[in-house]
Amino acid sequence: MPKLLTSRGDYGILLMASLAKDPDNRPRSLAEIASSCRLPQTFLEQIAFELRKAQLLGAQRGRNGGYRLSRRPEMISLVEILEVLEGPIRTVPCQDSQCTLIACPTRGFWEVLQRHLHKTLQRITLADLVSGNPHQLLPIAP
Amino acid sequence: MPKLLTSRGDYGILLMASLAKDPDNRPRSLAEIASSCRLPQTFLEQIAFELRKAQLLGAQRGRNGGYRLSRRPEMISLVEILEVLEGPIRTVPCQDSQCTLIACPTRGFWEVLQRHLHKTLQRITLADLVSGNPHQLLPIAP
DNA sequence: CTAATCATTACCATTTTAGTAATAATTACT
DNA sequence: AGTAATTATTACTAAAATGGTAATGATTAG
Repeated sequence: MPKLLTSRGDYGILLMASLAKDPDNRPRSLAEIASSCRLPQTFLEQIAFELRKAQLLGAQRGRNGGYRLSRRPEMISLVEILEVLEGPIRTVPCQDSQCTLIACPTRGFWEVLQRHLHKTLQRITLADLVSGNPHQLLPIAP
Repeated sequence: MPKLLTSRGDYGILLMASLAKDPDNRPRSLAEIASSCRLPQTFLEQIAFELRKAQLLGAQRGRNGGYRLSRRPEMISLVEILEVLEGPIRTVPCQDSQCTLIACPTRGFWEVLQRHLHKTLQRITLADLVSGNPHQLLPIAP
């Protein structure tokens, strides 16, 4: 089965969560983060660039520059990060309700699942992630 | 965002649901199904072949042959079909719990989401699909 | 015997993914 | 002023996944 999360989103969340850990929200360089999270730096640069264009990150160039969060971690949801890096949340290949693709009897099912997924990812914020107990926010209790 | 469902799974579900509609469960040829569902026949042949190898379908070769369900529709869940055609249900790129990939603070979240998805897809059967009211089985009421 | 049907493998074009590389622009520090 | 650190931006690429097609073989009903 195709996966929901690719490395772009994965790395992006790691980057954002890493920044969210600093309560002072001072700019941190990608070199440092890439090294500490063991991520490929040039790839991370592309990701950070997109997150900044989407105004989830602010950047400071030059010496002692870096990236920082544009908002407080409580105000940044997972769905925002993922939609920037991976496009719209979707379970099915095609959104067009006219499209003959997507097994007709299950279309409604996939659509509701998609909305459910979107809501869940919207509810979880960076603050939840760094707080260390994201389990309380899961879609259904284990 | 990458999608959960690709055309293989999509077509496979259509094929199975189409077969499930016949209460007598007589063999039906792929030529007929591909034509009525407007699917590419040779591609559907590959899909049916895999479903037969997985013993979800039985085949009868030669004139008047075709495929039929191996079990009653109530006994075939969506997750079985999808796992045959798209591999294991997963939300993340890597299952290895040692892997440094997968944003660490969200790992638990993705894993629970994955189990939830698996359970949901397990609960829904072909019989539910052809009954025409699959909405009652959705993960969360709309 | 022959047409219909599944069985099996090989192949292929396009898209997506996961990066690398190169270069430019900006800024802090000396 | 010079230079090293840092983001900005675009171009490129190798590998894998996706969505098929093509070719050929095996089986069976009529």
